[in-house]
Amino acid sequence: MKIDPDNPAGLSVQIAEAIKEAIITGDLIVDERLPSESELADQFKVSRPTVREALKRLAAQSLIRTQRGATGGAFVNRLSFQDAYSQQITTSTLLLSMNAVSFDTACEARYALERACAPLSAQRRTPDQLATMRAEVFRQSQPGLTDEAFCDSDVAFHRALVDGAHNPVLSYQLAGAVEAMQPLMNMITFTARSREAITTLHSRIADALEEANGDAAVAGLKDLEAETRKLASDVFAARGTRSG
Amino acid sequence: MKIDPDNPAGLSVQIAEAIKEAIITGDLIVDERLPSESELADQFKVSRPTVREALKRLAAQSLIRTQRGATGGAFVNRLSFQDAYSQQITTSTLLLSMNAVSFDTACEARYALERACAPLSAQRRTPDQLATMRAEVFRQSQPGLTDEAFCDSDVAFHRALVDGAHNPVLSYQLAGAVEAMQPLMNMITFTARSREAITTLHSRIADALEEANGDAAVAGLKDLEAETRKLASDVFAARGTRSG
DNA sequence: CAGATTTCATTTGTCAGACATTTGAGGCTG
DNA sequence: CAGCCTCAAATGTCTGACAAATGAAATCTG
Repeated sequence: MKIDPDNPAGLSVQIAEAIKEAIITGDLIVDERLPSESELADQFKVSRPTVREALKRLAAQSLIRTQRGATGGAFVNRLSFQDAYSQQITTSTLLLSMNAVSFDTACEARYALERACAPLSAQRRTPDQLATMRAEVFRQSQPGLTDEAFCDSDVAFHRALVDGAHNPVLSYQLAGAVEAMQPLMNMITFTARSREAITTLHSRIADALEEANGDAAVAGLKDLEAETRKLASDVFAARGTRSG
Repeated sequence: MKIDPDNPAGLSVQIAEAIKEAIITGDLIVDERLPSESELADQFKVSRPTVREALKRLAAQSLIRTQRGATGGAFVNRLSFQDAYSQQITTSTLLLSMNAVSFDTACEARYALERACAPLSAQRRTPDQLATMRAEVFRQSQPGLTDEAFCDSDVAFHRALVDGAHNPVLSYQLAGAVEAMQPLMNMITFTARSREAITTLHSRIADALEEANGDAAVAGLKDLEAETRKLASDVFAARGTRSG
C-alpha cells in the first residue's frame, strides 16, 4: 500500500483505493477488522481526518461498516444483495434522468431483460409468486386507482415475475432496470382503456407462467412492450415537442 | 433540509442523504455548484470536517465532483455511463465473491441476459463490431494463449455482442454481469479441446449475427451456456469437494 | 465463590482553528 | 492590446481536543 503525496488525485482517494483493492483481492476478508483510524493514519503517514475521509468513501459504497466503542472500528462488510439493490437503483435512476435516455431505449432494455427471465420464471415460479401477480392484476383492474398506485402495482407485478426465476443475480441486475423506469412511467397518465389493455396483458402473462409456458410468457411480454411504447409515443406526441 | 443531532446514523450521513435527495428530486441540477464547504457548515450548523465527510460520500458515488481554486467547489456531476459501468462492475464482483454465488447461478444469469441482447444485436450490429468478434475468435484459436488471455478475449467477444444491440442501458446492465463473471471463469483451466469447442460456438454466433439471424444467435448462446456449465462442473468435480 | 455493578480504556464522531495548494480573475506593465 | 503578476477564494490537509458509545476488566455484594 504505497501512497504518493504528490498524486493530484488526493491522499484520501489513494487510501480509499488501496483499501478497496485489498478487499477485492481478498487481502482483507469479510468481517475482518481494519486497524483503527489512528493506526491507519500512522501507517499511511497522514492525519486522522484524511483517513476518515477515505473510510467514508468506502462506507458510502457499503464496502465497510463502522462501529463505535471499545471493540469498535471499521469492518469489511459483506455486501448483501439488499445493499447492492439499492445502490443499483440509485445509479440507474440517476443515469436515466441525467443522460436524457429516451423512453424507447429504456423500455426496450427493460423488456429485453424481462424476457430473459420469463422462461426460467415459467419453470420455477412458486404458487406464492403467482398469487402475487394475480393480486396485482386484480388491484390494477380496480377503478379509482391513482396513476402512481397503478405504477407501483406494475412494478410489483414485474418484480414477482423476475423473482420467479429464482436467480438472485438476475433479480439484482433487473432491479435497477425495472425500478429506474418508474419515474419515466410516472410521466404517463394512463387512460382507462390503456390500463385495461395493460392489465389484460398482465393477466395473459400470469396465465402463461401458471401453465409453465415460457414461449407464451415471452410473447406476452413482447406485446406488452409494444403496447407500452405505443402508449408512450401517443402521450409524448400529444404533449407536443417536449418529448426529450 | 433538516438535520437531527441526536440521530444515531450520524450527522455526515444525514447531510449526505439530504444532498443526495436534492439531486434525485432535481432541486439541484447537473453542473450546479453547491455552496462552499464553509457555507454548508453554517447552513447545517455543523463543522467543516463533518460537511467534508458528507461530500466525500457523495463523491464516492460519483454524484458530485470537486474542483479546487478560486472558482472551485462541489458540482453536481452528470453521471456518465462510464462511471456507472465501473461502479456496477465493482458492486457485482464483490457481490459474487462475497456471497458464495454458485458458478451455475452466475452463468445462468449471464447467458440469460446475453440472449436478451442477441436478437437486437442481430439486427443492429455494425460491421465494426462483427469484425471485433471475428478478430477475437481468431485470437482464441491461437495456440499458446494463456488462460487469462483467453478469458480476456472471451469478455471482449461478448462485450462486442452486447454493444451490438446499440442500447446503452442494456450495455450498462450487462457490463456488470459479464465482467463480474471473469474471476469465476479464471478459476477454470481450459483444455485445448474445450477451447476449441468454445471458439467454434463463438464462430457460429458471429455467423448468426452476420446473417441477422437472431434465433440462431440465441440457439448458439444456449449451446455455449450448456458447454460452459458442463466444462465448469467437470473442473469442479475433478477438484473434489471444494466447489463452493 | 458467583453474579451484579462500576469504572475505565479504546475507538469513533465531532469540533475549532490553522496552513498549504490550486486556480481563476482582475489589475498592472510594456 | 497582450502578457505577467498579484490576490482572493476554495478545497486539501494537519494538529489538537473533547464527546459519546461500548465492551472488558475491576470491584463490590450476597
